[in-house]
Amino acid sequence: MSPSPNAPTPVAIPEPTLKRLPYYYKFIQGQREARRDFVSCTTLAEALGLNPIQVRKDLQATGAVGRPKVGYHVETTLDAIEECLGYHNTQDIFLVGAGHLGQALLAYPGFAEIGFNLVAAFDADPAKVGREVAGKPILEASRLSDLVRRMHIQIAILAVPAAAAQMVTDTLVRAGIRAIWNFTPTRLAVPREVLVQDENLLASLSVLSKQLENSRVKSHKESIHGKPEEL
Amino acid sequence: MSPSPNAPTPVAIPEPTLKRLPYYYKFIQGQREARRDFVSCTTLAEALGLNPIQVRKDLQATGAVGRPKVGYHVETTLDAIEECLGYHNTQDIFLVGAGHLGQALLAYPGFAEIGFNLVAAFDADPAKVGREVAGKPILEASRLSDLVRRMHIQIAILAVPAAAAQMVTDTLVRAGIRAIWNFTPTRLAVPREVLVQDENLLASLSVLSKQLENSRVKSHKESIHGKPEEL
DNA sequence: TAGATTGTTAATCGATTAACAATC
DNA sequence: TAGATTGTTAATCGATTAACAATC
Repeated sequence: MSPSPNAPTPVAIPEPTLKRLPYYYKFIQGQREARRDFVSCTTLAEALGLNPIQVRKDLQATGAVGRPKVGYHVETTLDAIEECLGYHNTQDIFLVGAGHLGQALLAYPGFAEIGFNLVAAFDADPAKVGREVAGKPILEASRLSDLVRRMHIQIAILAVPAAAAQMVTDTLVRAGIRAIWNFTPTRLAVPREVLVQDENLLASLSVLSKQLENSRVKSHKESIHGKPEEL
Repeated sequence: MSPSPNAPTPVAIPEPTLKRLPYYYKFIQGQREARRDFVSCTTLAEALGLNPIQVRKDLQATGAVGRPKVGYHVETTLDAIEECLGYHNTQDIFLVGAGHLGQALLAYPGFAEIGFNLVAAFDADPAKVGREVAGKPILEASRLSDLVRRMHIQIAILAVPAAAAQMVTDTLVRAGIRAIWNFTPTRLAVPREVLVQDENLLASLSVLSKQLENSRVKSHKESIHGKPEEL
């Protein structure tokens, strides 16, 4: 499954697909526990509220191959998704900022399941430094740069106050970080080769609230004009 | 700005645009503090690492109008975004599940700034019930349904263990909830009229890690073939 | 064999980007 | 006036959906 040195560069999997794969994975795991050997894309689609064709395309992107009339083999498909999402290759990551959210992330047991080892947190607040959360130490912020370098940390979680976001980012970048999972509402300035994944919680909530408002207007209009509900 | 009863239904604003608006808002606020009266889409685009044309389109969607050669008026543009994202109309919301993540959300002061009033949390754990986090009470889960109904709560944050996600969702739906901000890794089954915004943290981290892997392969290939870096 | 299900190729849809006219 | 900047219309791009052939 992993490409040989001379294999053509695998086509990058679209982000929407990547975001759906964990749902397939979870559902197919359930099928395994239920001792089922095969699962069809129709079953998956129905359970997850998706289009069966989309499920097929998504699974195809992982390299999973189905058998007509039978469906996808549970074991090999789980393997394909694991391989695709890198659940196998364990990777050490750092957390910067041990506030409420940071500590919640520190305590979160889910990372290990998908191949991440959250090693330590860093914070500038002396009251927090030296404490542990879920067995993970909170270290002095000044040690961040050196440890990123020495431990070849590639991914950092950024959960500091907005005001400190860019400064901490600059430190991380100078220390050689490759990717930042950004929980601050700041758009970070980084060199091209550094990846940033924004997790702007307030923005997501705003989206939801706006969509709610839209649906209110729409259903109001529909109740006036008697427009039938579509699928 | 808000549509009159007979106005045509405003075109729904695309989700990608909605997610970018908070960044514009924050930056333009900064301009206001710097006593600037106008801001151009070029300035915005540069500061946020976006395409100027995209910024223009996004602002247009909020109803903001710019002046050629001058740019967008800071005050009225901020108003337009506030109006568009509903920062004005305050809304009560509930949190279900007061674990680490839930408590972090309870303590988060940002919701109020964008018009949300996180009133209370609910949890099934008697050890948590009765406590307060940041002045917000944690209430007995059995009271959830009744209070959603009585207080006409429209939006709930779901931060319960995955195993309880669907059950709690069913309760919320029966109580008349209109939208769920879902922090569990479960795809919730809900009636058509109920909105769900998924916040699947593990999925996001997987995406980041996968993109990192891709970029490694790519930059390796480039270093072999000497492909010049593009903008 | 017949029918269910996958895989592939084409059509659609929506968001982004480009080109250019309008205007302060 | 000239030039910078917006607004609009068209082109591109990528993801989703549809149609249909292949196959167990």
